[in-house]
Amino acid sequence: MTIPNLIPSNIAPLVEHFNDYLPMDAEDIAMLIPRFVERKVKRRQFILQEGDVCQHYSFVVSGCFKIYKVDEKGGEHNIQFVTENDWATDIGSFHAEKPSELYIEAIEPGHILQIKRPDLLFLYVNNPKFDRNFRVIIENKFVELQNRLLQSFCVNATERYLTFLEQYPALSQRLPNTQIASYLGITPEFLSKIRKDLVSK
Amino acid sequence: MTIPNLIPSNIAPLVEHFNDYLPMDAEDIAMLIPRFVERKVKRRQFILQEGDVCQHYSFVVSGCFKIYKVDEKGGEHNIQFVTENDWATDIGSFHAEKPSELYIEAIEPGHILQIKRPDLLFLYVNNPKFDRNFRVIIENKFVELQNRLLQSFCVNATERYLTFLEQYPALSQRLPNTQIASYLGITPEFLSKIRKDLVSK
DNA sequence: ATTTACCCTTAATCTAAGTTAAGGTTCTTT
DNA sequence: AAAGAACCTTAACTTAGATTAAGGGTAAAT
Repeated sequence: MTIPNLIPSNIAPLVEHFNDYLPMDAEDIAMLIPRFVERKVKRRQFILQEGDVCQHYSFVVSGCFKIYKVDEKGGEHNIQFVTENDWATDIGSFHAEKPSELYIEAIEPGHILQIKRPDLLFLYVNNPKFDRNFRVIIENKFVELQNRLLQSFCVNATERYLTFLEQYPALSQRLPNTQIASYLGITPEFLSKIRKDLVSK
Repeated sequence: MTIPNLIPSNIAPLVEHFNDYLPMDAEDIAMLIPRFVERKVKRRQFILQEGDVCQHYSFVVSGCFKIYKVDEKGGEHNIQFVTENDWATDIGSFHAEKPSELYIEAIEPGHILQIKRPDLLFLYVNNPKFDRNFRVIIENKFVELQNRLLQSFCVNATERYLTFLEQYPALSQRLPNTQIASYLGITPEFLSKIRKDLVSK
């Protein structure tokens, strides 16, 4: 661990995360520490609700969150799960400062670090490393999202489920099947059928 | 127009594009000019094929391109159309230098400006403005892609078509319905039915 | 000028996934 | 410890959209 021990322990995972992209020196770290706020989140607690402007980029230190949309008929559609060392936000709402169509909700109790828009803009303007880091972070998110779109277009529900198991083996243990079904774009009943058919080869 | 007239006219749209994000001075422009290569593209010509590593970020000066994936059964699925002043690339393949799963093909004859990976990395390392610009470009692309995913999850084919007409009125004139159907994730036959039903209220 | 290739539509049949309903099970909260 | 949620499964029925097939239209290449 290359991080000086003057860093509050609860910020360490975030500093390590940025370090994975571009080495952070003491000055960089000093710049980000006061701008992130720690927050504990209970199970089922929202960090974003439809109609609200998304005010934060939230870095997940622990816990598991779902980002989802509710359709006209009240059905929930998970677009992304966010766990340790990943970011939860509605980028569109955050940057355009427009009401979000999405919910971000804790599936498990957790622990996050949040930065507000003006503070993130401050980092962008005063330290180009943050432009770089977030460029790369968003490039990776873009690729993930594009693969998800390709899957949903090109393969059937059974193959989407198998890909999910392969890609996120830990999540498949951690989440109830109702949430996985919503992520795959199918009903829990149909997922149940797929699982049964898979077991009997 | 704030661009000095020493700029080759064929690069001007690109400089203007960057200017929309962050003002480019003479030095910035001098840095990018030698790194972009102009290329004419015929109808049906590929700028990326499945199995090849995506070597370029391609800025479209004129023309219309489709980015699509071919499924196991040979079906084509358009994931994005790219027209004037937009970028065509497979970000995942480009950055990981891995074979692409996608095709990028000209629907119309066109005219593009291409930059290779080492040249783009040079810009990133030597001028933080490019990290910023591409961060914002990719943020916008991410939002576009996320909206597409939400649409495909939450609404039926008729509403997806209406949204497409609203969002890209010019494209709906410019493209054959077969291409639009592929973008919407339906067959041309079903799009034809939707159009008929819409006309008869 | 005409063939070729692509494009649009209609309609009948087919299928993957949704819906509803019901019973049993396992977490969570009191 | 009990009650209440939430979760998982099975099964019968329904539906959105796919598939197939066929006819006619239009642009473009020889």
